[in-house]
Amino acid sequence: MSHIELSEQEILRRESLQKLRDLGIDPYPAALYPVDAYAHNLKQDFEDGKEVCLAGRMMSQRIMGKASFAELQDASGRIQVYFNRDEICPDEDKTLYNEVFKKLLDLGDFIGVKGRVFKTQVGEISVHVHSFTVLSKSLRPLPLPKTDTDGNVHDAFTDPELRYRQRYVDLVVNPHVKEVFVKRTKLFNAMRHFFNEAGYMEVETPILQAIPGGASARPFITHHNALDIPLYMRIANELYLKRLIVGGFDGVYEFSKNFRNEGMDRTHNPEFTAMEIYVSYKDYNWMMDFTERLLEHCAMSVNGKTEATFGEHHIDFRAPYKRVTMRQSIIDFTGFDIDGKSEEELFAAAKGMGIAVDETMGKGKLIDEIFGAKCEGNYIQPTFITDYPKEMSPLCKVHRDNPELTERFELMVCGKEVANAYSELNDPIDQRERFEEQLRLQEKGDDEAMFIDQDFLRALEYGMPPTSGLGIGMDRLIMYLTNNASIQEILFFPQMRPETKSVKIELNENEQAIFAAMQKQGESVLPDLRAQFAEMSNKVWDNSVKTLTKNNLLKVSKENETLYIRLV
RNA sequence: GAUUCCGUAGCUCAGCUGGUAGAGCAAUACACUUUUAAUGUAUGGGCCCUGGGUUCGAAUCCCAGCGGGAUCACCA
Repeated sequence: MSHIELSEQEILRRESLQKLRDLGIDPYPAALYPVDAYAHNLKQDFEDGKEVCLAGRMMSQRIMGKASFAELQDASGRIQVYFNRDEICPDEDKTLYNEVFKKLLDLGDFIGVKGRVFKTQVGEISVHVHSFTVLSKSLRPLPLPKTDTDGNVHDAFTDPELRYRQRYVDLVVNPHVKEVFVKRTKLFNAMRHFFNEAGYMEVETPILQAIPGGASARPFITHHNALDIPLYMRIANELYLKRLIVGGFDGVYEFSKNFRNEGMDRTHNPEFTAMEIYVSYKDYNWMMDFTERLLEHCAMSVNGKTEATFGEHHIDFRAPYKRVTMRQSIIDFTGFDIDGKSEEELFAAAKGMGIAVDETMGKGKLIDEIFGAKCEGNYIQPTFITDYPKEMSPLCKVHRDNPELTERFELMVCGKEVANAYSELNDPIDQRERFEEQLRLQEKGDDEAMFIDQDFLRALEYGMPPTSGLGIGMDRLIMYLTNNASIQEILFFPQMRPETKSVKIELNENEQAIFAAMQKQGESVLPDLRAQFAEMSNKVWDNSVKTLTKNNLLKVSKENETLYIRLV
């Protein structure tokens, strides 16, 4: 089972590993290697004759007898290194060059080199190697895309399944993949910087929650043994951040890994990252100003410009963004005015627009459906949609001018929501009623309605200052900023079905029993093993053992007239 | 969940209306002291995703399963 059949190339690499050891070379040395240079910098600032020490993976080898070129890839990029036999081996013994460098090193091995920077006749900046050190042997061949002189990539490592399952290989071999993740980190840093400059505090709140609040979604459930209670992986951190505002912090934010037990597709992963920030004494109008300045700043930090390309769309994150009320948006795209309409009227209108509706939908849900179907997709440039129906926003303050609406906005980019913000509801009595309304919706059949968090209500009863909160879908934002249509491209390790690599062999009861016994013993004399299964007939025994040996699980061998059986 | 496409060497891919598996790169061996998709010559490498079926014969046709992609639905 643990035995994996090795390919020819893997066997050869293991042999090279042993030969290195036989030559007294440790293929996995412990000592630090005194790197003082990086490929990118050496090429950027060429200094002829400079002595350098660098390390990385050997990604190509061009051997020409007594001289060779190789390419070294470190974290910053690639640089060519030049090996000369008589310089690597000044004495009679040419083993280090002829054997170690030419034969025992494979592509993908980590080596360190010390040498002098120079330019070849063809003008390639290279390092003339005086000495090299094996730093780590690679036992599996990497896929090796090659770029020709015209910049065309050949044999690119493109299979999405392999790329996501073995992201480490993807990163080694596809430099553009690395760039995406560098940008992702730049985005996080830019946001942190922006918030910290504004004087707000980064905090951490529970990921394991007794009540999964703050959003409507199906949670992952787990169990705490010592307390013997169910716990949920958080679907949002909103209610905890508000508790901190109650506690007297002025502004708090958190990059929150959230978990939702729902479908996966091009834009949804079961775990994803949201950023939430809450600032006291502000309202959603202030938050719109803050958000557009924030995103302009982030786009600049990530891409060096406010414009971004996403598929066929060209978007510009330069502030300010257009602001449209939801009512106006629906008028714009359908001609229908939702203002003052009854549930029946909205139902009929939605149905008339060809939207699938059912009786469980309340007013708010109907409006949301209309907006989702007819309006949302039209907002390519960043646009604030404001003033959502009350029913859809149970944590949001009622609109100061209209009791049917809330002070909420969503930021739409490329027809999708990127951010969501409120003037936060801080009236504890209203909040309790909203939660109870959610319960009624749940009973009516809306499986998205929220749980009631009594402790959160208690906190509000102590008093929360007027506060505005903002949530940003970080994954979606980075997709826009790096022009990736798939969330799997911007997560290091997107969720995949587990690999079921081991070939499943159906064993019957007897075969399983014998195999289990062998797994414990590892090796046995055949008659001894037979004796342990005395209840089996000879025929059953014989068939079982043959099945196991045929499937390469066990092996029988004869040594000095004794039959041994062992695990393969 | 539905539809659809795909699964062949380490990687990228050919393989026709069924007849015992092919290329390039990578690997191995030899040659080669400034090359760069290095070059030249030679060689090795395959559970053709898994399991069933049809057939004298299946990588190829049929069915089922597993894994992945795309689109749609659901879902923030």
